[in-house]
Amino acid sequence: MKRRSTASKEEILEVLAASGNALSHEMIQDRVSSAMDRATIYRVLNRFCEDGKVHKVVGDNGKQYFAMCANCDEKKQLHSHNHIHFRCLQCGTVECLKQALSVPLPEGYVAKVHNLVISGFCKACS
Amino acid sequence: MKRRSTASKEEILEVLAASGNALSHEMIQDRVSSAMDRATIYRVLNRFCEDGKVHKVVGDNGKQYFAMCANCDEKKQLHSHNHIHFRCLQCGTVECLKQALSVPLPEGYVAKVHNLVISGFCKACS
DNA sequence: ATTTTATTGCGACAAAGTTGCAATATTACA
DNA sequence: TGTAATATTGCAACTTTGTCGCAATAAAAT
Repeated sequence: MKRRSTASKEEILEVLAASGNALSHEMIQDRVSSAMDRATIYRVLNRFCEDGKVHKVVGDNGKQYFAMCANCDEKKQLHSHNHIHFRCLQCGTVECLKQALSVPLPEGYVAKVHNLVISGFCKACS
Repeated sequence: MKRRSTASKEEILEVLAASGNALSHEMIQDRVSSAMDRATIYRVLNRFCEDGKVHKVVGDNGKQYFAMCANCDEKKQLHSHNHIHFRCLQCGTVECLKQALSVPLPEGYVAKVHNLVISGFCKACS
């Protein structure tokens, strides 16, 4: 499946780049100029994930957030980005923290996806 | 609101204790003898969380898991249990790993909830 | 210009979790 | 022991999040 360049794709990518944070589907929809279908946004984002352009985190609120963070090695965004995320309970912002985390798993365990989220109050809201 | 002791409550608690792992609503429903309503299970579990008897983790699949783990200081189960969880992509088991994790947050950040989940293949499935 | 096929929008759908309300059961108290 | 107060349950309805099928559209290749 070759990828095609479309307006939707580029706009979503711009929004993610401009934000610098991890954004939910809803946040993206709000920041996009044109009306864009929910399904389309999810499909674009999932394609980005497959291509390693973006990574996904699931918050303790059960929602998916997508980020194109500078800290990530581009080729590692897909699965093994093991840095910590912070979600502010007040303003809703989800940011990628600089610190990575290497967890020594017990013998015989194989890690595929890291989903590390700490929720609380960010600098601006605390 | 005083709590009352009911059959549902006790049975759910037994299931959690017997398992030792973090269980989803569905897993609990399967292991409970009597037919129990979904809403009831969630309400019981949420009450346990409030009372600090149980803690909750949200997986990268967006589902909630509830655990009564031995490693936890009982009074800390509510919010600050900061240990890591492992979810097996094959068998679906979610376990509380022994290791806790103290993350030094940036200046001005306040942590309230730790939701740390690593997914992959457990010892039995890898 | 035409064909191929990736992408979009719409609608429908599934799953997870929550809530309101009436019925039930537990606890307290007379 | 009987009765009142109220916590808990079941049912149904509902919300939210995310996915999927299908027809229409648009990008790329020829």
